[in-house]
Amino acid sequence: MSAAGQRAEVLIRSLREQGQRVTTGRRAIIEVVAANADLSAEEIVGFVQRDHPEVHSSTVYRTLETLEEAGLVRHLHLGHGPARWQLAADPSYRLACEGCGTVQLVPRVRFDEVRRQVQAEFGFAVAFQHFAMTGRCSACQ
Amino acid sequence: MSAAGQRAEVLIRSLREQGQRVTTGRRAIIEVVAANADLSAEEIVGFVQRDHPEVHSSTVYRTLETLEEAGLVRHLHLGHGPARWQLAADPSYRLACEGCGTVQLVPRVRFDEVRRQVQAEFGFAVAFQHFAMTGRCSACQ
DNA sequence: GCACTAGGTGCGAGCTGGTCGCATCTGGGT
DNA sequence: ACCCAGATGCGACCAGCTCGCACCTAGTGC
Repeated sequence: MSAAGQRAEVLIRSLREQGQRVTTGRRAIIEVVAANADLSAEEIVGFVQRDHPEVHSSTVYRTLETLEEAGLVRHLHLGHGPARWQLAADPSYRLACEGCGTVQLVPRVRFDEVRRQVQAEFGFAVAFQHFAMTGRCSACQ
Repeated sequence: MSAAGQRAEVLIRSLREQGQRVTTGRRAIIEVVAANADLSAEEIVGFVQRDHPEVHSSTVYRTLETLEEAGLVRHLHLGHGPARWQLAADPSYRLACEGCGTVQLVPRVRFDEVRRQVQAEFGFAVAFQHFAMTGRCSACQ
């Protein structure tokens, strides 16, 4: 089984262990998110409906919300436009260029020191996850 | 004249110098933004219509866009919900708590070193202005 | 297996936060 | 005072969700 498939199985098991039902739609949505980072809800609908055309977009929105409450996925904003969905275990932050729209992944651990300093100075546990860090990439500066 | 009034006059002059017309509505919108940081467009509509009930909300949206293109104001996102508007000259970043919604202002200069490091390591000029930095305040941790 | 039922789903209406087309009006140059 | 490009009021429209409701089904108990 692919790495994405294995990640999906872990999430499905965790969902069931939390007392949630595992339906065809939920399984398909989890597989799509596990295999493709930073898709929008509508893009997820598109992928899911290839194999399961009966799954409605409102189900996808509701399932993503359920999975987020279960701590399995997370949404973030890369800029204007729809939210993007990723696995909660995703180990990267996003640098999103406001010029060309490209998104650069950087290891979260690289910002541990910054987070420590902000905590010490302002008493604030900054997360950098819900919103991408925006700015200009080297090509657009 | 108040400090906010003086800031408003500077912006109005700058707008005219850029070849833009200064109308009653634009003047009122600038005065509201200069006097109140981080209002939503609808809140600005409310303030403006107290004195000028004929000013339409679409005018406020269009004027804010014009002022942003002119480099005089900027919108940012503190979380979900509507964008918030501030003067482009605002010298603070926002730490927005995802627990209680409170927003802590911190001097931009405090992040100069982080920005320098991100530039050196990833070639990315990070701005921290379009999106607030989200996380948990000391009370919510 | 089979029935039962709480929880999940399809469907479509509705909502928030804007964006846009168009006829009318007006700031500011002459 | 006149003129007209650019600004405005108004309402229709749009993206990106959110929700109410009737129907359906996963998973439990037998």
